[in-house]
Amino acid sequence: MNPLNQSFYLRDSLIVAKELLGKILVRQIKDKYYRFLIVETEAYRGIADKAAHAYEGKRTNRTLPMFKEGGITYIYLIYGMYYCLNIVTNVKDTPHAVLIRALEPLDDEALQVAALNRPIKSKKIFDLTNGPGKLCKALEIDKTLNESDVTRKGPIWITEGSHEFQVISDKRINIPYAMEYQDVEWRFYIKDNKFVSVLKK
DNA sequence: ATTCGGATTCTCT
DNA sequence: GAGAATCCGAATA
Repeated sequence: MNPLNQSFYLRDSLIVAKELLGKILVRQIKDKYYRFLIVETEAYRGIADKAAHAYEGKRTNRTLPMFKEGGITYIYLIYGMYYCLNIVTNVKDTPHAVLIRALEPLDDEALQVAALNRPIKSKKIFDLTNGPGKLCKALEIDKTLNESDVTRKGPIWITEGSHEFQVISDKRINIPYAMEYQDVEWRFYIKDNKFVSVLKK
């Protein structure tokens, strides 16, 4: 399967966040490919979005990738312990990004790496990748993969997937400081999917 | 089922 | 020096 091309990413993160659901994220580790379904995303919309790192156009070493053209990764460390994977969208100097919040392993191989990288007690396999910090651990994603091109075959890329599902919109998670942006429904997930991190109340 | 605190270090002021 | 787009285990109920 070929990567989605860059035009897919050169749009508002709200659109891309919705359309990334059901797409397949491919992670290459040492000549092996692991496939995961994207089941939960959040849109962060740059300048106007108080929850976004790039709010008011804040340009620092950390946020720099978001100011580039869509189609690359933006990876940051949170709470000193966990990485979060984002896909940069929209055109240059419009710092939009989509946070990948949950993935579903699509085959046994994918399940095996996830379990290996993230040993857990419970037998519930959805605990492996049902959260942004968890999935980075499970897929060996850290800052060395920051600014990876997802429109070409490399460590991470994204291909076409399924369209057989319903989309649920909900509030984004854990952004208490975002004021009036706290309650906008810019989180999207696949209805009835076991790997979604937080369900709508 | 739900709440709580601790972990741990990068990033920016 | 404060605070962070989180996770886990323990405790309560």
